[in-house]
Amino acid sequence: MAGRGTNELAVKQRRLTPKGRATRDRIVSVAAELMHEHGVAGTSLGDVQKAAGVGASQVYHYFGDKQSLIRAVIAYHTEAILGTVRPHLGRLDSMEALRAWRDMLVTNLRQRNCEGGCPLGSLVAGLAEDFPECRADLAGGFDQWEAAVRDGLEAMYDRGDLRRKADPARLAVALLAAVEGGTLLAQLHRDPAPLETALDEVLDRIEDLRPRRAQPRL
Amino acid sequence: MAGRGTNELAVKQRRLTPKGRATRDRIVSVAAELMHEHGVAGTSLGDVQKAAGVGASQVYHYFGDKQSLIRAVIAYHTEAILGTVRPHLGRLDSMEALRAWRDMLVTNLRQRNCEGGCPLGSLVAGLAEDFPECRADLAGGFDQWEAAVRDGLEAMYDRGDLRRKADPARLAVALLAAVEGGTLLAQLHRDPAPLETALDEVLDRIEDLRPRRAQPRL
DNA sequence: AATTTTTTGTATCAGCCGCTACAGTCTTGC
DNA sequence: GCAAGACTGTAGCGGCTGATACAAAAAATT
Repeated sequence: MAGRGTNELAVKQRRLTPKGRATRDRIVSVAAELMHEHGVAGTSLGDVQKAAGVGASQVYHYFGDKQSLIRAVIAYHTEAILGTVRPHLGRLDSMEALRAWRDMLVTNLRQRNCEGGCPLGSLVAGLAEDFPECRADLAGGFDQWEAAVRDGLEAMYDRGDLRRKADPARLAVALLAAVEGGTLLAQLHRDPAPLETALDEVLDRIEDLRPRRAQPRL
Repeated sequence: MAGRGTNELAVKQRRLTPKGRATRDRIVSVAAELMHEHGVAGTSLGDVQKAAGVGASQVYHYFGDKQSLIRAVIAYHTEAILGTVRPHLGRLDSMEALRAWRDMLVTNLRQRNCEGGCPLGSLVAGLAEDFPECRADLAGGFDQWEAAVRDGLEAMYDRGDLRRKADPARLAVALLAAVEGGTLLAQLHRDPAPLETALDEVLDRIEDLRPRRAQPRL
């Protein structure tokens, strides 16, 4: 075990200077945007190089190959989404917060003219079958996303805002599926309406799962 | 207008011999399978040629370019899905039929080890932004799918199986989104459970929208 | 100031891709 | 049977892609 000193993760820099980190970050964010707009397969490293204003050697200096860059992009988008699902104040632990979250998702999509779809979801089809490691990364990102949504629903459940028969874990999966499916249909039709409808129907179901009478004050 | 007689749809054959049609169909079905498994970008025309046992010239004889082949593949998958949504007997106009439809979707996905996702949905991300005509084709396919589902729900509504406040059109969109989102999550996790959950939650909502008392016999 | 390391630019390669040209074979219609 | 046209095989082209080699510039470490 102590012998293989030379091959420890080829591309791992011992240290990055501030300038180096800035360049690396710029490559990732530019690649993330391009891949969101044109898909992974539709984004060549040459495109990334031009858009980021770097040479070919930079990309291979900071990332060993295209797959490593893709994984960095997945991490970038995952971080962006998680930073979005936990808004500044609290979590998704009330109907108001859930409705506000819905509005934000719809607004975001509309601002993009429904192009690109979900930054994470639109990468799934192109990567899942031929890049197992990327699929695992994406699955991990969605797991965190789902957990964040589930936490809010469980908080509502524990607080008595949902009936006993409600299952926060299942509702979280249904919500996430509505986001992805609704976004896909919205991207197709260039119209946010399907996303609104899909989310509202699940949210209405959650609302119907509130206790029949307002829960008594403690 | 009468002068341009030569360029009328370059690849349109005056007639296809039985052999020619067989070859053409083989190319489409092979391409459909490959693109479902590896995505559009991950399927080269060379792959299609090898798998179908044809030369390069055949593909360009029956389809002018790759985009035309892709559009034929979209039509192929659309047909397959529509043939699935209207099962032999009736339509999706009862809870039993809806639950059976759900089971079929889950079974289909499981038989494929959750690989490839939805034959139509998995093409969206890779084509929507860079191939407008393909996006339109996909949108058309989804419209027909949605209409088939909506027809069933409207039949239930008209029959009095759903309360007045229920909206079949919105429920159809929510169902389709659950199919697509659930399939995407299932593909990611290599587990049909998310599809089951997403569909069941929407179906439970539909079931909750039945009249409070069983509707009176006519 | 010297030296090591990080960062960047340029030039280039081998391979695959979509696509075409062209010649040959088989089938159809008369 | 015999032209016309539908079908098929091979060979190859230009362009792009991911990836590499190599050396110079910039920065950090000593």
